[in-house]
Amino acid sequence: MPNQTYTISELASEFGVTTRAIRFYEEKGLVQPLREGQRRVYTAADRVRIKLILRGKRIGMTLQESVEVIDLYDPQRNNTEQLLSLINTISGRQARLLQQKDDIDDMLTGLSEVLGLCEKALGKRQKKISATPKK
Amino acid sequence: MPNQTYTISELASEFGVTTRAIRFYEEKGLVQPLREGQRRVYTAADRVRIKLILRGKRIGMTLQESVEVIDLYDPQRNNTEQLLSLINTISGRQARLLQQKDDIDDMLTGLSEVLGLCEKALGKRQKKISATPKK
DNA sequence: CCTTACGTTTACGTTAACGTCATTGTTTGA
DNA sequence: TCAAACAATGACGTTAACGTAAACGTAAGG
Repeated sequence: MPNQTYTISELASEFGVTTRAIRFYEEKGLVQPLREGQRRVYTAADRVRIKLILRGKRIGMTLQESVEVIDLYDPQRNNTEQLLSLINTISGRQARLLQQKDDIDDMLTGLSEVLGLCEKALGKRQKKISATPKK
Repeated sequence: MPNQTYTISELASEFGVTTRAIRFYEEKGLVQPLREGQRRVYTAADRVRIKLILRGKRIGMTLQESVEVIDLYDPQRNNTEQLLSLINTISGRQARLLQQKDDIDDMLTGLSEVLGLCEKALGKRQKKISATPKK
């Protein structure tokens, strides 16, 4: 059954956000759920959009930026000029993402080093105690 | 000469931020430059802190989070409990960073696919024109 | 029938991270 | 010497992304 739908609180709890946040996304035009009377009804496509928006958030993108990236996926482009512009947009975005990966790798390296020092310090202490206390 | 210092505008232009932003970081206690009379004088260490703060920003961290991560580097921990707590903090942060890397990789994959489609579409057009316009 | 749970709209509040003046030094090169 | 450039302080303004509260509708179950 590919026609599954979701209530707002289902999506909220699935993604660990509040219903307020999801309604806010609608206010900003990021999603347009159907209605069943007053109630909002979210399709699988809506759910994916929200998921992508939250993915963007995790890496520090604004809601608008997330939408821009999402919109890159649908092929509303025709002429050459638009295609070239799209390619530029994508290339720029890719460059930023690669920079972010570098930043993350640097930070991970640093944290690993600190972690190593911690364990070394703990190791010495373990030796002094000379036995691991059970439970 | 390892004792180089910097003015606020030097750092601002080096990092592509405003002097206001750097003063704001000071307001928030993120850096504490020396003074030469009224003028702020930044040491190499200050410069590094700012650099790390901006690195954090690029991957979506708040200023406070960046400071927390930076503070993980200096070894102000002594007893076992603190070390264990520090290890937990670091592990949690590492997990988040790895999640971010996954998010970025997913997005990069998607963008590459779109890029492929673009070039394919352009390729067809090139064939119609049957020649690449020079310059 | 009444409570409980879930949903809606409206509207004001909040936090982070600066932007944007306005005003007032200080220094320096023509 | 004096305008131009750089710096400092103070204060109010702004934007994003929701939080929070009030007031109301509706549907199910005991």
